[in-house]
Amino acid sequence: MTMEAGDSQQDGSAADSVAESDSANIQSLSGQSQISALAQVASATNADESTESEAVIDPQKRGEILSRRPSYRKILNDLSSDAPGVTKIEEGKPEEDGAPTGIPTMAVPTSLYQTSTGQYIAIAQGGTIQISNPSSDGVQGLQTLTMTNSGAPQPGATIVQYAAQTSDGTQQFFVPGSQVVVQAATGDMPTYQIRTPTTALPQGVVMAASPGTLHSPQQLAEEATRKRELRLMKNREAAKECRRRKKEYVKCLESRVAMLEVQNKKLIEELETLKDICSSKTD
DNA sequence: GAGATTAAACGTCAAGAAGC
DNA sequence: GCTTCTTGACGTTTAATCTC
Repeated sequence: MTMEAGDSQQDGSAADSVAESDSANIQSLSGQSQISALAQVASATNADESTESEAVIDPQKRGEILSRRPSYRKILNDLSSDAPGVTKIEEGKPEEDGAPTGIPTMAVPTSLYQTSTGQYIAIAQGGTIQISNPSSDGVQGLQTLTMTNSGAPQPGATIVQYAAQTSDGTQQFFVPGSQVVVQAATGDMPTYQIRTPTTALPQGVVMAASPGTLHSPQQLAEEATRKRELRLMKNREAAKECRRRKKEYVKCLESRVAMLEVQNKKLIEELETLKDICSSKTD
């Protein structure tokens, strides 16, 4: 993907026009152009940095223009160092305090397994088990269980043994340490418990070996699928986070626009006052 | 009320940036 | 050089609003 020249780099005259417009006009702009317009205001003090966006023939210059701009976080943090009024985008900061908590402590899973019902079980370092339900929203469907009594990790023993359904209507996921994660089958909200299995593996058990021990084509395919699902899950969360940052970025730019407009108004008034004083003196 | 329109949010892909 | 992160682009879904 290459970003269009007009998206990332605008000329100074455009910044002028934005500065003259009111915030309603800015809000009427759509999507990327809105951000671009706001970004022009944000960089209005450095308006000389991009004055040629049209008819760029020099390949090197064109390449520079087409290159991706820094991330929202970086832009805003740079901005915040210049302008005290601009708030920084913090790492992993939720949009607001009351915002959905999203994924609680979304640790990078070391092993990801899929059950026959489509759920994903991610075992992260430290014994955290995350169970996500793809049928619902990725955030809401993700649950975390922490094994408090799993003891010392067993080297190379990351094996999940999955029983499709037990006689008492629950699902069991067998995890290292001779324990099982039991999912209750009733109710809208599934509940999970860590239990010590009372019986041997029930019939219909599917065993998923840990990565690194896969050899057969089928296992390789499963591993590829697993990796893909993990990548998609990560990217899903990354996209959400990116959108959150983008919204925050736009908000900050909008407040900066408002601030600069007030400042501009004051300066114009001041100029008019000085003009009046000068003209009255000359008369 | 039914269909059209619009905006927002989402998931995915792809490509560049950044980190190692 | 490889992996991971970041983000624009695109298509889809959903809810709200408008028009008839």
